[in-house]
Amino acid sequence: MKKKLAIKDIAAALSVSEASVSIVLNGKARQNGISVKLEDKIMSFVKKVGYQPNRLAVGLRTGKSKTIGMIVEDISDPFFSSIARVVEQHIYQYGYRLIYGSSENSTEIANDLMQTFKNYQVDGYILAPAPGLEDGVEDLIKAGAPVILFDRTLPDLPCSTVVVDNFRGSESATMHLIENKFRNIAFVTLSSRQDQMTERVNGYLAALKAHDLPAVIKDIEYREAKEKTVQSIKNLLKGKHDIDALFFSTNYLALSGLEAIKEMDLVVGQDIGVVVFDDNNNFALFTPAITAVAQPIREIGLQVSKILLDQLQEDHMIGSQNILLKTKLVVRDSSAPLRRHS
Amino acid sequence: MKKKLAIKDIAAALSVSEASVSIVLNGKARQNGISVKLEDKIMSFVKKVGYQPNRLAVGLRTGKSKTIGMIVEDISDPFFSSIARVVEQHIYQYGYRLIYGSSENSTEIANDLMQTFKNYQVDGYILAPAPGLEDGVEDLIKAGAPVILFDRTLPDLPCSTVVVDNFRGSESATMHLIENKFRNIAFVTLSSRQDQMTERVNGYLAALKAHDLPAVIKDIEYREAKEKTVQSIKNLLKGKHDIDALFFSTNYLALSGLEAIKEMDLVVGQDIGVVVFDDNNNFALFTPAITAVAQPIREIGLQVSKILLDQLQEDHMIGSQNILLKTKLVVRDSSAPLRRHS
DNA sequence: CTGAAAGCGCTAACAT
DNA sequence: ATGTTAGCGCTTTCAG
Repeated sequence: MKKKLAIKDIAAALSVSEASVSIVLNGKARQNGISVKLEDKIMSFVKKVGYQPNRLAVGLRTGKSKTIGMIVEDISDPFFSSIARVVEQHIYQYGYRLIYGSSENSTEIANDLMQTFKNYQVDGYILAPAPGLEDGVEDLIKAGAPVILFDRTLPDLPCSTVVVDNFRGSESATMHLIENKFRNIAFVTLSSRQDQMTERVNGYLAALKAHDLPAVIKDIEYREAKEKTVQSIKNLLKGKHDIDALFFSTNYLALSGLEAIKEMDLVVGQDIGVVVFDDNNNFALFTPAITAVAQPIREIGLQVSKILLDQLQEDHMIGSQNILLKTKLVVRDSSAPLRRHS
Repeated sequence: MKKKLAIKDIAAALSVSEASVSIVLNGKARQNGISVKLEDKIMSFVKKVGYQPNRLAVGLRTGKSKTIGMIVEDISDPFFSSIARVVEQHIYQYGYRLIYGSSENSTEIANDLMQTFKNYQVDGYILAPAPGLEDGVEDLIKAGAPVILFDRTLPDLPCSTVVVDNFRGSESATMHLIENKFRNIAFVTLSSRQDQMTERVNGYLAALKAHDLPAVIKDIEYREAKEKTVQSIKNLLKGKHDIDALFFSTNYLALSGLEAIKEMDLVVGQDIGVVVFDDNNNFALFTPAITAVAQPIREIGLQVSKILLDQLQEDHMIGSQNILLKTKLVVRDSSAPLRRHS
């Protein structure tokens, strides 16, 4: 077993003090008046033997772990994993690593994760906050920790946020359906209303109201079995509302919805229109291709990283930034005016 | 700013020694002869003030960071993020946290990640190894670190692995196409042949050979622009081979292929058959639904976690385990015998 | 310009 | 049954 070498080993090997090695390693040779000669000697030796400092010891000593904690709802959801990917790439160059957890939208798991991150002395937090995380986040902010909320916010907290304009995104998608002559548009969403979902509902309602059209909102339990969701949507479709279009508030809800439509032998584009909030790599390949409200994933990840890095650099608290990003309605075939079979 | 309390604070508050607190905290009261009374006193106080040990200090002292390092190819790929999710959930209950990185299949990034993990003193490694990681992994194994390879292996290393039977999965999918009367089946794969891809190619070739059918292999550059891939596949289809079925070796290659097919106004099921290695949530909803070789994602994650946890418990090296999991051919409409337009 | 020494928060061997 | 102490590997005064 290769023994791991420590600063004292390299100091001993070169007959210099540990302190000099540490100073050189941290690029503070200049300000501490270390000779260029010694610096070179140390650096080349370090490189030769491939020494790397123990991050745990550095962290313990400096109080900086160079680690960022990220809480997503579910890392296997492409929306979150894609953002995680962008953040990872971006902060990596600055020497930060990502440690993450999936909250499943549970207050308990999320708080537990927060506690864990604290114990790991993470330097910053990137959170898609589960409900009930207000207190935890408030404590962090009071403690001066960099915290960025994304995807959804927590009301009344002086905290940086990066979110999309859910209201307008939803409103414009609904208007688009209305323009294409849909008149009975149902909105399929989650029963647990977090703020991003509330905004999506409100956008939908606003558009309908402006045109004096009836609203039908179908609430689905978070994480209920897929078959159950499919059944609920079938019931909705069979119901008295004579629905001609379905607007899904999330990507995975749409997957269940499309299945329900298929099982009922309805045809998207002929019998019913479909729009989905949150785009997906595959939607362009569906038949018909699915119209979606696309979120600027890359931009979200970039902004989150940028603000975090900013806050990490600042010694004194800087005002929090609140970024609102535009969504983009990607019109495909599923929302075209119906061509009904005779 | 709430000051973080340390063991000495709670020892002082209770007028006991730090050692007693530490012992109790680690559940070693019994074996160290601490009175139940003192134990209760300490525990209830700790709970009351919400004390949690600093993981960095614990890690430095014990040499165990309670952190697992995971390298995937790309965390935004659902295959990898789904496995990460399963692993995360499973090891979480045992007090381990996951820290991960995406290698993009680059030797350099992967090695860098490995180095980082080492510096963080991770207790174990879960790797979908990029090419060129042999030496790094060998060093780890020599050092006695728990290492599990998944999705692909590294030849000749005495290391635990969890992979699927790529050969048989590929072979049976090809046979299925042959049974359905396809005669000119092209295999679209990546030019960089890692072992899992080699096996998939071989399975395809074996099936064709058994039926004396011609093979056509189309290599695509890893991570080339999607448009370029689409164009390559269009060229393949326009070529002289008179191809009647496409077998894609990965999920995302299929997405490009389907786009190519669409752009050429060909119809899957009428003009061409399609099968994909690695299933996808959405394939059932495509029109026609796409036949795929499904990998047991959950099982992969579970096995990886189980073996890792095993190795983490063992003090002395235990023999490495090599798990080969079966794939499952999910037959849908895209591979049905062609019903050609007249 | 360089080295000695303290200490981050914790655990474990050793005393009492 | 409980307390004392050394030290994990590093950084950072401060004295030479």
